[in-house]
Amino acid sequence: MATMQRMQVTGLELFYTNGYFNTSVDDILKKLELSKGAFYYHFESKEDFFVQIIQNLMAHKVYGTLIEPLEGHENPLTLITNCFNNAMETAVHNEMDFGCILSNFLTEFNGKNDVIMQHLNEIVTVWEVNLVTTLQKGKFSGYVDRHVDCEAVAIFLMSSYFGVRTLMAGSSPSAKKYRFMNQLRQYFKSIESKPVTV
Amino acid sequence: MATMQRMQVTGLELFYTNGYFNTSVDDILKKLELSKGAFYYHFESKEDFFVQIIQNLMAHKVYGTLIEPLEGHENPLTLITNCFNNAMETAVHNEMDFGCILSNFLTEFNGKNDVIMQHLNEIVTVWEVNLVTTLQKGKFSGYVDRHVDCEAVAIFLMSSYFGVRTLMAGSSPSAKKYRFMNQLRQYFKSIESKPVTV
DNA sequence: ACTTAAACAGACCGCTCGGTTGGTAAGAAC
DNA sequence: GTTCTTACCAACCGAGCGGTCTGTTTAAGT
Repeated sequence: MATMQRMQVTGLELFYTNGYFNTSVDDILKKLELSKGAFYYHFESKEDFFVQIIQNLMAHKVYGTLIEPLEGHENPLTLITNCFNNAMETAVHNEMDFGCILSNFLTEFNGKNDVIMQHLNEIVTVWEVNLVTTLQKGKFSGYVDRHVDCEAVAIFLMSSYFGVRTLMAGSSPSAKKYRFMNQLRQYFKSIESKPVTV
Repeated sequence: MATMQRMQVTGLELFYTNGYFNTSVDDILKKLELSKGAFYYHFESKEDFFVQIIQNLMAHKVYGTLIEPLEGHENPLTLITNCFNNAMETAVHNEMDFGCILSNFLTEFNGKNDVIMQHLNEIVTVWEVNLVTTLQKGKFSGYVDRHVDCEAVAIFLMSSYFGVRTLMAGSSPSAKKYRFMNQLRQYFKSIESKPVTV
């Protein structure tokens, strides 16, 4: 039980930093000081191993970082702003950050492994649905303009977040974070509820 | 000469669809019906091969798709809108599209190969500089609001484009393109030059 | 006619990969 | 006390990897 957990945590760590195809099962086992036998006792294959990592670790991580912070009755645009800000702040301070886990693996597996892609896309969909719901609540409570296309906003938000995490992995992440957040606020101003009269 | 070119074209094609680490030199040679001897006659190593692909093919592709369309004296926000629209339209119609070439490889090589990352980042920088310049010209010609931070807008645009290309590689790309473009226009409305008086 | 070098072909090498197999120490079941 | 299961070890396998090396063909130079 504890061994299985350790394998998954270390596995995600190495897959994330080195890539799935560039990380061998032996690499993971070497770091854990375990043998091949231990690995194939707990998991059917490398692919099965990764699918379980997606379901157990990645899903929780995405939920805790990007979905759960959206709960609450405040202005959803504020919630999303704070959520993105926090998510990016941990990325800035983390030396070993190579972009967004989800978007990295989406890129790596696209067109290469349909099974894994399906599991990854499931997480994306959950995020999308929660964003849309949050934005629609914002319409009812009068924070978001009624004419706004919530699904379009969600796509735009997910896109920009995925993209900035890719860019931030390069040089001067904190500067990029700062500029990105400013423009995000600018964008939000354009979709927030307008005063009734001018 | 012709062989070198063919190798690079086919190489980029396979690297793009299968990933660099997941594509062997033999895979490329098999498709071209060439031998190992031919490859290592023209290139020093697999890495050298890819660096040349970046400089010869990818740089041109990015330039033609994302930079050259920005030239002209029209409204830069219109130019960028059309540029993104065209770039994404070819992606929609291309069955074999797996996101933005540049952002895919940025993700794949991040933290894994500094030499290649440097060459990729060079292209990103060129794009960024051209976006900033275009936006600043827009300020002078009165299309873009004077208070806008052009570098921040450039980061935001690059982020959102990279991200949406990642998302589009998943399901229903044309729907996502449509929604993204609408929100991009919405965002542009918020940074365009405001009328002098209300 | 002879030399030279460009442009390949293809066998080969050391290494690593995902995965398999046979074995074993420790504890629970009966 | 023996039997069975759990949780693991370590040797091993065939395939594939990047890269090397030794030809062989062909066309141009002299």
